[in-house]
Amino acid sequence: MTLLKLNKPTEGELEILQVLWNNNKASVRTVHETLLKVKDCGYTTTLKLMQIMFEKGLVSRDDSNKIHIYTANVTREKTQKQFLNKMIDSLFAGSSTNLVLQALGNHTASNEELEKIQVLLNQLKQTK
Amino acid sequence: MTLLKLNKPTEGELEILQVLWNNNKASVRTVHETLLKVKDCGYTTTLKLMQIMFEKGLVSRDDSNKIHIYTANVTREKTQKQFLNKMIDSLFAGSSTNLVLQALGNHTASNEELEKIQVLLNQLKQTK
DNA sequence: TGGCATTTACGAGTAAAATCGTACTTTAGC
DNA sequence: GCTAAAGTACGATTTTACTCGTAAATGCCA
Repeated sequence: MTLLKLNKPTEGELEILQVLWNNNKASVRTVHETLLKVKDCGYTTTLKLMQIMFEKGLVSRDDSNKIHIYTANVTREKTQKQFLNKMIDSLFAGSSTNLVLQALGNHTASNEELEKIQVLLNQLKQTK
Repeated sequence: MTLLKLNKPTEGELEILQVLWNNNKASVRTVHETLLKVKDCGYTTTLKLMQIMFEKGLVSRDDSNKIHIYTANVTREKTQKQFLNKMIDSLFAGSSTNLVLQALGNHTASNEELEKIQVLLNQLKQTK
């Protein structure tokens, strides 16, 4: 029986994870420069956050060189799932369909994207 | 030119908003009793939180009687939208389709629900 | 009208997240 | 090997969310 520690990343940690996911791995410098395009904070702030994430086990790092290289310990998909579940629960009365309808309704998707959704929808119908 | 203050409700505020949305309006007592089924905290905690929400403008209240009656100042739909946008932005690389696919894939929906989604999907295809 | 239940007001404490300053460490280039 | 530039470590502070205790206000009803 494994005790599952559900370490939901914070807002700030999510921003860092994004950079790591996109780049596969990255130094603090890289992460910081990337974040600067979006938000405004000092280098040591980013560093500290990443160190905390390391302590939490959210990321790993190779510290065999002067410049430590970080990688995410959680996948984007798993994190998406985690946040989706939370959101469905707390805002959509537990109904994923509600969320899908709302998301579909509010954002315009291209024909190509709509087709992707159609394909998945067909699959789901099949398995019923 | 209106300055739009984007007051994203916190976790705790969301729980309270849910009760207000479901009941249309409610006293602190009602909200608190309802929350007790889910979480455990003192009455004055709920009260304080609702007072803070009032200061933020998240809720209105009728204080003409001893028992103040609160109502939400934001709609469930608008709040859903707000959180969806945030999430799409920070976790789904800006693609609502990604979110829809992930949400569809992870949660089983009934035939009836799938049909609702199909109907909306057809509408969206039409308007292309 | 006086007492008591319930409610509101408010200050203060706690915990977590985020920020930053400063000191120490490493390494590349001279 | 020295030094400067760039990196890491770490403590301290600020901010935000949440929590609660206590006091003041309200209104019911005996």
